[in-house]
Amino acid sequence: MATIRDVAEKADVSTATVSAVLNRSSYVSPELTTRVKKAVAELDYFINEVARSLQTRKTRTVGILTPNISNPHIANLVRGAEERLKRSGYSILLGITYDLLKEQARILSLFQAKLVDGLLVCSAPGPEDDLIRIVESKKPVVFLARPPQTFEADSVSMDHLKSSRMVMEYLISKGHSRIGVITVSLSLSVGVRRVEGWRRALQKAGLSVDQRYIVEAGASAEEARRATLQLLDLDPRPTAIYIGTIAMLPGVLGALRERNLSPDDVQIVTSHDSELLDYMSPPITGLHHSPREMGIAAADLLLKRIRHPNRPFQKIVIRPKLNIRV
Amino acid sequence: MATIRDVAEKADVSTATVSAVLNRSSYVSPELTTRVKKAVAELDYFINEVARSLQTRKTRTVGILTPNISNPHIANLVRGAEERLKRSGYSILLGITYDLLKEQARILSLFQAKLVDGLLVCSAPGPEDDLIRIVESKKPVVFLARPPQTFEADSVSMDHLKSSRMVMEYLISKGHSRIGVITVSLSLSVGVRRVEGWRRALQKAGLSVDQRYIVEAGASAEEARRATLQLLDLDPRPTAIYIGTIAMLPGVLGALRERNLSPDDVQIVTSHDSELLDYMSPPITGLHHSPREMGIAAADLLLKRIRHPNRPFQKIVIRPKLNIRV
DNA sequence: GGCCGCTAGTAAATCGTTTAGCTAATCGGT
DNA sequence: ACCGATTAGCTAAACGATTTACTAGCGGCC
Repeated sequence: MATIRDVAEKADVSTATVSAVLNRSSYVSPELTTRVKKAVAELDYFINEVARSLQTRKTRTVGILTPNISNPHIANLVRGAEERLKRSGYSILLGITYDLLKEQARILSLFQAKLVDGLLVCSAPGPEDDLIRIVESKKPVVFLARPPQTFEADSVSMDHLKSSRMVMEYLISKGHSRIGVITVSLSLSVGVRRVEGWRRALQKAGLSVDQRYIVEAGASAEEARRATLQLLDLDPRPTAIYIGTIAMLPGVLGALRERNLSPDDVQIVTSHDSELLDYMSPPITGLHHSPREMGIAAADLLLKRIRHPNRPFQKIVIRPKLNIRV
Repeated sequence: MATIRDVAEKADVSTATVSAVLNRSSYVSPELTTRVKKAVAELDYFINEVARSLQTRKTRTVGILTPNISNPHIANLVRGAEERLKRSGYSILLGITYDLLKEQARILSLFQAKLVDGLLVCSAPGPEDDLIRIVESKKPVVFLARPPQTFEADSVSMDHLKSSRMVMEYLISKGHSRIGVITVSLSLSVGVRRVEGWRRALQKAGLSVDQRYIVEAGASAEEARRATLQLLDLDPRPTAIYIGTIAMLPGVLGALRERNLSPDDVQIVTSHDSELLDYMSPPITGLHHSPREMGIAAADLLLKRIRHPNRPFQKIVIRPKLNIRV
């Protein structure tokens, strides 16, 4: 593998000159420039970014930490972020936590050791100590989808209180009075807000608030199935269930089927939208809030933070709209 | 940020000793070991992987190149690969091509410059020159889902010929004689095989082979919609359509709806499976072949290649099964 | 003609690790 | 008591870039 020294030797210039040509960082005469370029071509030289990063202390890499890429909602967050970051020349180091705190800690240390220029974090439920430490270390970081509860930081997230209220008001307007909610861990602000919206909407409508109608579940079909069964087996059973991400839907529908029910009997509303919901029967109502655009916004914010380390924190809150399909 | 030298100084040993303690690479007396560990803790020292990589010429990083992470099938390939790679201590650099050759070229150069230890490649349609070059450069690489056509290499992919035949035989057994096929670019072996299976099955059944029933389309809902409309507007119209990835399904169903048709009128079979297909009405039949496990297998193969650069190429072919849902 | 300022290019230090090669100490065997 | 083998730990040289500080050469100005 050719190094910059080989190129310099072949072009009969110094490595500084080669570097200048490669980075257009200072004027080099046309004569030497062509000699350098010729040598580069002949040697099939390509820069060693690792060496470059060691010297410049910049890796042009951003770490993205997410719970689970196979959740389409998360995948689209990543996609949006990638689109924006690539435009500014950043690559992506991907870390998947599966919502495990230990994994999260490992990945955060790894990102730090690999000198990422910034982080996009969709954190795991649990204590936020590891997260606080990143912010304190002044490493640029933007929290995505799951903003921290216990400290200030840049973040892009949905207005979960409002979302929850929209969903509930819609369901209540359709005559439902016993509404179950399946939520992510209540150790995430997302969960707390969702349940808070649920509670307030019920109270405002003068309906009874039954704690048994709140069930926590992770974003998998299997966990969703168990949570749904738990709700369906209550007496009286809820007539509508407000669930989390689309990835849970097969589990929810499976549970209904197991109890010989359908979404016609127990109305389902999801927190994430999908075109496919249009083609279910009955179609299923969902909250629409483009995860791709959230990813873009988060990446944007991160780039700003990287360029201006001392700007005040900014929290971007996305207003979802309810995609009513019934 | 503390360096190994700071640690050495604080523990009053040489950097070589610190390195030995950190990497357990040679015996260090308990006395010095504890002194080093204490210094590490006090200084909040963490290793600089960039410097380490420069020296060792290993980055413990694998580049994954994929067309589009928001396609659940691809996302699960990545997920499987990630699970396996992390177990062996590798991180993931993610590059998304959106099936653009130019992007693919850019990302491959980037991966090379960043000294990834290996690559997992799900290539874009088009000439394979850039791909050949990687293999020739002896950089460990495994092709995933889309094996190369014009040269030998490690790969993990589905048996598309067989898959196609299974789908077709099923549809023919259900009485269909005019079967449309929406395929990925025919510049990918995947596409060629799929159409070949389609053709052979028709011929074997003594049915007519109408080229107009073949339409190429990318893996997006919108492209799928156009392709489906094109098929539906043929005279006579096909009574069944064999489509690609799940991501296309909303487009396909949308097109049917636009023509006042439903999957009851024109049967749809997808090349990828999803639990959600169980809950469509009618349920939609799909080919099941766990992308997650394909990802794991590919990562496995890559790790073998990294460890044994000269082993013979291995092509793993996955037999799918048809998840009949009607 | 002497001085100053500017420019193109170079030499060498540096980033933070690993590791080859060395030194000095210890130990066992005869 | 001496020799050779073994070994804990150190010194210093890489790895491959960037960048600072410097030099030589040149032109313009008085």
